[in-house]
Amino acid sequence: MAKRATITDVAKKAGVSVATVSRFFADSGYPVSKQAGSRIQSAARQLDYTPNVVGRMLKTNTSKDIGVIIPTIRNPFYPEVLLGIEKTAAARGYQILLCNSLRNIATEKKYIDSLYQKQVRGIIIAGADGSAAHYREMTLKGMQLLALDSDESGACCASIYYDYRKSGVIMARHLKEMGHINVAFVTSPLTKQSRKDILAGVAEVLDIRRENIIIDGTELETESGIYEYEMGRRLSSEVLALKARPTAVIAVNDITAAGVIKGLSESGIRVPEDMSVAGFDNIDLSAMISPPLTTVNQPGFETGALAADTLIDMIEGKETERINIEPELIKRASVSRIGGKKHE
Amino acid sequence: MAKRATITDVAKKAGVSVATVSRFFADSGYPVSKQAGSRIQSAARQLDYTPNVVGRMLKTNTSKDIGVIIPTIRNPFYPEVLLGIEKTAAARGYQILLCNSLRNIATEKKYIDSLYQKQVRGIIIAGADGSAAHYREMTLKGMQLLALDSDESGACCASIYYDYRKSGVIMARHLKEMGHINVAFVTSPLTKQSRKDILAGVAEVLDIRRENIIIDGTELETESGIYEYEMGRRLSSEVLALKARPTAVIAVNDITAAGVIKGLSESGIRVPEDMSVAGFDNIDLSAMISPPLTTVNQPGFETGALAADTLIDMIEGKETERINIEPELIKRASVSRIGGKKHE
DNA sequence: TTGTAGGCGTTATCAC
DNA sequence: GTGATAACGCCTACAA
Repeated sequence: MAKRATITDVAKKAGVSVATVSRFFADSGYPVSKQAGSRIQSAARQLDYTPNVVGRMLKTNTSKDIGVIIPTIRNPFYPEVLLGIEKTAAARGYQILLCNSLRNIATEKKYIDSLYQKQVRGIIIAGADGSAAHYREMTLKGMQLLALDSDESGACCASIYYDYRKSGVIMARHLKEMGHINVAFVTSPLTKQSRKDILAGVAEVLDIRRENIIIDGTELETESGIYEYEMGRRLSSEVLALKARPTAVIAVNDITAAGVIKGLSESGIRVPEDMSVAGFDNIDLSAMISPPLTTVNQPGFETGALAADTLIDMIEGKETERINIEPELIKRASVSRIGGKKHE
Repeated sequence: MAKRATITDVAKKAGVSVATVSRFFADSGYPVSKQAGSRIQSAARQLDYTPNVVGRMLKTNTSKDIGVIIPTIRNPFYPEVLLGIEKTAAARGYQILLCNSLRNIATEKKYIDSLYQKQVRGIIIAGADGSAAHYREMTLKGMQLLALDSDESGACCASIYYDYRKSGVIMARHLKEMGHINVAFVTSPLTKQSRKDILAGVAEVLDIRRENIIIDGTELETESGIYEYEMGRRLSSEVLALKARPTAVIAVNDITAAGVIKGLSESGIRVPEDMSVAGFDNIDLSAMISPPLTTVNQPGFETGALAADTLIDMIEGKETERINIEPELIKRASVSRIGGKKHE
């Protein structure tokens, strides 16, 4: 393997100065004569020259990478987000350094520091869970942090907040319309703002009794993607143990809902004939299980795209235009009408 | 935001030369006296100094990033692979630049070139689909390419090949043991070596009639993860249209198998009572559907980990130790015994 | 429109 | 053990 050609080699071969070559390859619009341009181009082609981004980075102190930190790509919501991020990032010339924190604060911190050393100018942190102090410190150092769906983040860095409360409202309204009054809510611990907000939204519309709110005791995001499914399956028995048996269950997300359906059917309860079940997220899985799950679409792709645009605006010092992402009800077969009224 | 402290600032404050500071922060084991060390440390702390990786990269011409190119993270097999890559990469001080090619050759090429400009020394390409010529060209330029599960790759770059043939054999043997003779095989187009190999393995054990091999007409990996599911669902009717109706269906992967199950049950065929269904991959979904899917575990995590280790060995010029990844049968409820013989 | 030259932050090669 | 100093590849005043 031959040594890589540098800007100097090209300049020599093309009979111009390095400055001219540099100007030619930077898109800065700096004038370079047609002649010089074409000679540079042919020289570059012959030498198989490509600009060395590292040299440029060192000089201009500007990186075209952005960091993306998520809990785990195993959570089927994040692939969507990531694809959205990547699409708009690519369109604006940026590339993604992916980091799975596994909800480990130390790991997250290490990643942030490492990105900082790499001169990365901005990071999207999804499901942020790190210390606000560290975020603030990095912001002070000039890093742009953008939190997706985080509780504390508001205090210490920019954030895109998806309106989970509204999602809850939408779902609850639908269940109410379908005749459900006595509804249970099944969730992992309310440690994330998103979960609290979904519940709050639901409770705005439906009168959820305290004992109908069933919260799991543990949370281990490191575990396999199947964890929340198993949780839902397990908690379904608590639903059935309720004195006044609910006619419907709202789970905090689709995976949990899938587990609830499984658990119920193992107990001989048919969904949706005997009990309705609904979730949130609209992941691919939701359409594949039986019965297909009624859910609220949290558009991961759009959220990711918006996040990337916002972050890059922040990095480049542009004004960010605020776009709203609207939750949308996806009606499928896991919720049935009860109470006879069929006015639709 | 104050300007970042540099090695010079630290040297000045600590009263030593930049060379000493550099030696202190490089882990090269170059001797630095205790005294100097502690003074450097305290100076660095006061100035909040962290080495600038870009400067180092420029000088040493060595990047600690590796590229990972996959078709799409939406395919639920890749999150596992990625997590495996990340774990061992992180352990060896490397970070991941993620690229989703969406099976677009132009996109893939663009990503490779961009990684090259960034001085990335190695790339893991999963589900490689690009042109062998381009791979070879990049290899010549000194890039380390490692293909995961690719057809042409062998010719032009290193590759880790997972033994799909063996997976096919294992599954076919299981079905045979369970009494299935007349088996159908449902697959997306045989454009990937992995698919061909699975079929070959199956055919080694089971006598699959030509008309029992049902191949989909189209392939669009850009589409949502639900695509292969819909395909399986659709193709299930072709299975049912077979003159000699098979007792079991082997699908090329779990998502397709899930679709087949759905399609069959929509046609009133119960799985596994009326017909057995099996797949490959053992993704999370497989345990969540009804009935849970019998499948072969293709350990994505381990594959990713191995790939990262191998690639980094290649980059660092070390000898790679070859580890075998063994497929493993996962028996669940979607395959039932037929023919009465119950000798187990 | 082009060229010269200094510097971005680091490491490596010498001397000492 | 330590210290000057010359690179690494590129950009950008400034001068022409």
